[in-house]
Amino acid sequence: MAKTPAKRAYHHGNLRAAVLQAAEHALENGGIGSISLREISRSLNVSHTAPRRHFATKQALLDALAIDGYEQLGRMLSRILLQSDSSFEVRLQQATAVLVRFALKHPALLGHMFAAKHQPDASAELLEASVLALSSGVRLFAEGQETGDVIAGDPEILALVPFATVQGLIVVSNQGTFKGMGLKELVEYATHHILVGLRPRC
Amino acid sequence: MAKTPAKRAYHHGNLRAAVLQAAEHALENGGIGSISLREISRSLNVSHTAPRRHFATKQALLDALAIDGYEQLGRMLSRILLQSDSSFEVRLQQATAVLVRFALKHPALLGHMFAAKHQPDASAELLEASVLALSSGVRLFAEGQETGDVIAGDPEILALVPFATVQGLIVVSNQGTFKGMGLKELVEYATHHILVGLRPRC
DNA sequence: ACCTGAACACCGTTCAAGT
DNA sequence: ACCTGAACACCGTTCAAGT
Repeated sequence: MAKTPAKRAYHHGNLRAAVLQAAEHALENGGIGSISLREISRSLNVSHTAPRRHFATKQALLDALAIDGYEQLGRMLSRILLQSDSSFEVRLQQATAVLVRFALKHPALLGHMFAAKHQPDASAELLEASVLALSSGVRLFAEGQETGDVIAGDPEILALVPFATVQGLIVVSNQGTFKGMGLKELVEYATHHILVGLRPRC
Repeated sequence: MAKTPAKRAYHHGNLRAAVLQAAEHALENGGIGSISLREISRSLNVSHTAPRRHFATKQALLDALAIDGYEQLGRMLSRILLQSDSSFEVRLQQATAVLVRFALKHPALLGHMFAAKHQPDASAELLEASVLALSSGVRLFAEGQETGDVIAGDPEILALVPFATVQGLIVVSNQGTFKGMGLKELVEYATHHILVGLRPRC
């Protein structure tokens, strides 16, 4: 017995992760206003100043939450895009499907991720995380240009068009539906029409 | 002299409008977390419970702020779209230009407008305001179908595609720029490629 | 190093009371 | 009707102190 490593803290093996998880739970259930350091500390049976060691301020916790989200999304996107050897269209649809799945699972977190990036005083770490998350999507478009599926132009900007549309549809749709269409159908519909616009003209 | 109408309140001609204006100022400068009923009241030389007559709760103030934004945006859109007798393309570009101008002028308010609509317990009044704001855009697409500029389909869904893209570009771009391109150029670029996709095929 | 508890200034909301 | 001031429970942040 006596396996407890000395590295582990007093109450938790990883207070940082526990706080982040509790914060996301609060974010998804009651909005960003319902995130309270004191309430999270209470739910973890820890003094209300304990999280201070990991997050110097509440803003630092909110930033870490957004960065965590970008890293999660980026991992999912690159896993799909780098492993698959399917056609450009199929891979683009797989990528948008990943985005949609993430949006349906963590709607409030996704909203917070973008809002956080828009703060005038957003940290460099946060901006870097957001760019990295979409880097595999940019690579997809660069490859699409080589295979003749995408018109010429800066792939970073071209990739922005369908990504922005998906993000916009998520934002515009109400709770994942609009006029009876599910978000998945909406995105497929929009992606199809945009694809036609990005394909070299006949 | 003695012009002061009896209708006017004790301190303000219109406390409601003054509170809304102060709230938007706080929203744009310090984020949604910086909106404080007590601080707003202080800045208006009014007791901290005075706004309660106009906004029963802080959430009511936040909702009113979003509704106000939708009404403002809707007025600007319909003014452009109903008066102009230009071609479909020109009117679509005018409409997106209005959106971009609004986004650059009130970035935090626009973000709040969409976030508010996404709350699980969003009020019916708020949802109604958001639909009404975009109704003239839907009409534009219906007319575009009559003139052969837009493919067949539900105009309400078709109109969503460019609107969502513009909204997404606003969200995705950092402080109105991306890789040196201004938001206006980005939107024109994306609108052009989407337009090609929404035009009946050759 | 990591955590605690008291203290400080602030907040939203409620309520009895004033004009 | 519209506004006030005191009271309540809560919050984020700071700080000296414990192990």
